[in-house]
Amino acid sequence: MLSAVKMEGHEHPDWSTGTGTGTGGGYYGESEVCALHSGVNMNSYMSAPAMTGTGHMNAHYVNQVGVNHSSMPAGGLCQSPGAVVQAGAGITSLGAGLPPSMSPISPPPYGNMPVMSPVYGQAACGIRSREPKPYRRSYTHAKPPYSYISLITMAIQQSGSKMLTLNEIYQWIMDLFPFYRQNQQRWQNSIRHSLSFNDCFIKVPRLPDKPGKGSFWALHPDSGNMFENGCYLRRQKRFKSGRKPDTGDKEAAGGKPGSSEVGSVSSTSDSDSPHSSSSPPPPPPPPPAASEVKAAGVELRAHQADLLPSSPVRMPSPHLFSHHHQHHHHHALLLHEAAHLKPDHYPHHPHHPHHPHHYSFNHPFSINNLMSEPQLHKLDPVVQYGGYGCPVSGALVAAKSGLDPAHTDTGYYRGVYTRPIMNSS
DNA sequence: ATTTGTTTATACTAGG
DNA sequence: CCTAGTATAAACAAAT
Repeated sequence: MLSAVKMEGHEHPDWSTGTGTGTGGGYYGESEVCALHSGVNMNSYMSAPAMTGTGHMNAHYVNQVGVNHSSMPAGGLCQSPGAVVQAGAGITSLGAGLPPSMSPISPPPYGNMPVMSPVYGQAACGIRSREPKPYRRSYTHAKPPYSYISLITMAIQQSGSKMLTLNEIYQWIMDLFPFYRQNQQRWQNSIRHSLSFNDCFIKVPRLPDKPGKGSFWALHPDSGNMFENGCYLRRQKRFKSGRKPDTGDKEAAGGKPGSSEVGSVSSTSDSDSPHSSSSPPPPPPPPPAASEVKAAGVELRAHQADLLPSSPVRMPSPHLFSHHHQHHHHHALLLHEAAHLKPDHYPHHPHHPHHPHHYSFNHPFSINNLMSEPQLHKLDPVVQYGGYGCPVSGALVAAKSGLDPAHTDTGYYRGVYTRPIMNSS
């Protein structure tokens, strides 16, 4: 049990692999320190029963994301302070399971903020508590229990526009998870790989107006709830566009050809794709494949404009609003459309044929929970967290109430683990 | 030159 | 054991 959390077991305990950017520095220890001073986040979810010796991520991870929000990406968090708070709150729908983790994350617009991670580097503390004190098990930088795919998905979903540039994805991750402030080259390469390799991510071209590097990345409309089942570490099935959605641009475009064959998972297509394939929805079909995407891209500009600036674009989570459109945003349509993803493919619980949202069950870590509503309004932050029996909640709450976006994070795992869901049986 | 994207290859883990 | 999903590394191409 428990192994759940770590999927990459092989990773070396120490990151310094040197590969890259060096960065090299110590890792864990430093962070801890930080945590210390921050004090707030000490919670951690404890879950790792078994924390593997190696303890990479499983351990309790406390994300102090915002730790130094002050210095943080100012842009993001600061800009919408309120947002931050709300985020947490937003989740209400689910019951709050909201893993604190994301709550804070609402920073939408990560534009390009300087990525400095002040605190981090400062390992100045020098204290490395190698010994976990009873109370403080803050492995601040413990690796979050989410797979890269999950992280990317979360990042995208939490953005107002539902699409982010590569760099924004990087930033989001780093802002939220201190762990990723290190060895950037390593994980960023993986992120890029994930984006390209997985059909669930589609590239949306940038408009001419907005120059910049790279395209925007969005979620394939039908990939939607890959993690709804609650498993962030590993999806049950990889989303395969199977090129159905659109004309298959993706592949055609040279995007990810090979991948398609991956497993020929029939699940998605045949059994699942409920609507996608068969339902000939309205005009803007979900499957925005490349071509669509492009179109979308075009439209995007609208969004882009909005988004970037952290405009009010607040769209509820995709699933949430899936059917009815919201009033605002005339712009982001395509994507949302895309968004109207439905959750069904993966898991075996095909019930809810039509109800898009809601998986039959919601897992605390379910992405839904995590980001149910990114930036909506509402702030009742504090509240709900305790849901899952997280010991931590108190802290969180406090934090949140205090408005520290930064600290709100608390640990992700509170006992819950990621993949259990299905295996449980 | 650096960043962004693709692709290939390898290793490891979870599950069947 | 085999398959699938993921993590990483690396070589390269393409775009800025």
